[in-house]
Amino acid sequence: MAALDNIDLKILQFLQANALMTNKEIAARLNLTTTPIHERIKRLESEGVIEKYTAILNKSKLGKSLVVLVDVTLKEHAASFLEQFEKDVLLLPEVVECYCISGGSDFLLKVLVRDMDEYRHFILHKLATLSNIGNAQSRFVVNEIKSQTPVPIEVI
Amino acid sequence: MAALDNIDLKILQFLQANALMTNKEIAARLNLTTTPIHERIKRLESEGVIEKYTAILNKSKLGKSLVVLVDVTLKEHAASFLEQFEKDVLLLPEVVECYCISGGSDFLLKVLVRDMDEYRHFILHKLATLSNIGNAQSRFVVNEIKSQTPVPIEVI
DNA sequence: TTTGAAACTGATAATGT
DNA sequence: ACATTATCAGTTTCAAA
Repeated sequence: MAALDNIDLKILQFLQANALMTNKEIAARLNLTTTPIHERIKRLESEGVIEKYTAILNKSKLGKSLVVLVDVTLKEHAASFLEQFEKDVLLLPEVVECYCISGGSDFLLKVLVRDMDEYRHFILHKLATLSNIGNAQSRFVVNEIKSQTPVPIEVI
Repeated sequence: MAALDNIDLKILQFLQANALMTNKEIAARLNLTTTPIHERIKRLESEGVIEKYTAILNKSKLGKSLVVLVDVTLKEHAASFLEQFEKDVLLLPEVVECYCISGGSDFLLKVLVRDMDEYRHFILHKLATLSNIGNAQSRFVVNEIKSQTPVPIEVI
């Protein structure tokens, strides 16, 4: 992969701030024409620097107002158990982020739900039913100072 | 704000999966013409359901391979101290997510840096220099199972 | 690698059902 | 609230510097 120069980095900044910014406007801001912008963006896409373009949605306007961080500890730690948990958790739409971490617990989950009722249902009927769950400690998000994560959408 | 119907929700799903999907393709998938798609998207934007469109970038290809979750406890908890910390942390580009939480600590930070050297510098010369920091406990991300967060880009 | 221009495609607005 | 049509703006491609 070719190293990224400053023009690439600025293009990435612009597209991260607004994925719909036109090649024309990017070109104008960088004192170039649209062709090099277009070619660089295509290159950044094909090299995987740009993974995708997404719409950032408002959680609460989609009825998902409760964010909970869950520290999960497994009972068994053999590789196969870790992998099974990772597979299982990927299938839960409420889990919008999941990290395998060092330290006290094994995983940190970011869970997005409508309200406390839905969270109770998630814990009792979804998370706790996974095999190999040892301990799950919930911490509720009081205020989101910085964050931009996808929102799960269930079409009825 | 008008309630969202299933067509709205599907449009949101499509745009979350790919912000560059054309009105034409969305229309085809929903058996409609481009006009209602266009009008609905404009409405969703103006109502703030769609907050922005962004490019998802590959962290490691941008030289940010180390993700650390930091539990921060403050010394003083009066409202003014909390607000000051929130203001301060917004100015740190390494902090890509920040939550005020219930439970053991006061804040959880997601920090994105190049490597351990850069992390040491962040802790010693940036986080620890903020006033009112009581305790900061780091947990390193071993594996990211799910996540899509913006990457800070510094143009040289 | 970039420019400039030409061909193509999608976004947008007006009109009608 | 949606379909059709017409116009406009952006993307995309290519010859040439």
